[in-house]
Amino acid sequence: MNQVVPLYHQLMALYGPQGWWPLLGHDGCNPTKTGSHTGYHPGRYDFPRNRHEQFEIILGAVLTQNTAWTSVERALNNLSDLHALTPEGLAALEEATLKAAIRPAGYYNQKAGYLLSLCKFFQELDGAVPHRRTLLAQRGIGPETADAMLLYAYGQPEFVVDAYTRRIVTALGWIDAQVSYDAVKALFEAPLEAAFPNAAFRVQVYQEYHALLVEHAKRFYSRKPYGTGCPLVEALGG
DNA sequence: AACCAGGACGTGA
DNA sequence: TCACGTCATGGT
Repeated sequence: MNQVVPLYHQLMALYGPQGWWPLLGHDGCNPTKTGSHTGYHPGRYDFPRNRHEQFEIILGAVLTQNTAWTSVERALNNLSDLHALTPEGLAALEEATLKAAIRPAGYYNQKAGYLLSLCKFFQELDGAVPHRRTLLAQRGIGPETADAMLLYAYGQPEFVVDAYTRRIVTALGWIDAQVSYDAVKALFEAPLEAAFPNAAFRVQVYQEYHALLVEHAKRFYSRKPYGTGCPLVEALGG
């Protein structure tokens, strides 16, 4: 038994519920969350509430790859102005228009192609929950993006591992830096499955846990040397 | 002026 | 399998 569950409770005590995945401003969200943007909905787990919000999460998951969320919000707002937050609307855009809209999110040549192919993919799903392997077969969807889509757009119990997660557990001495994505994921999922056998509740825990790790990492793991001032290294470090 | 941001992909060994 | 270069804008 490792310290995965205690770390979750520590982070929750520090920061409280985060309310991921953020969506563009709409009723029911809380734009007042400290240090973040609009579209958070802390303490609520009924998102996405429709296919439109589901697709917005899928778009954001690709746009945020190695990109700050502030930049992603600009891109999403541009797409919203173009009525392109639906598969039909996005696919109808001229290529140059699409690239210009998502340009603030970086890698716009690559991501434009990814988003267009995702429109067709999402339409063919027709509301079905995709398998993880199916997502991984799509261009532009790697392990983290697949898990983010499954966890936040489809409510599936898939733990999301990102660069922040790696930095934190590395600083805590739980792994060394070269451990594979799937191994880090399993490190979290094994104890969480045991502690939270109810899958629906575990989804909420996974959603909060990843968001809490990001919130914590933004404070203590964004600049080298990573972990400077982190209160958890003393408390939980190996 | 570097470094970082809620990574993924193509390549070569 | 895996380390490495590439993709790109925007903030610190």
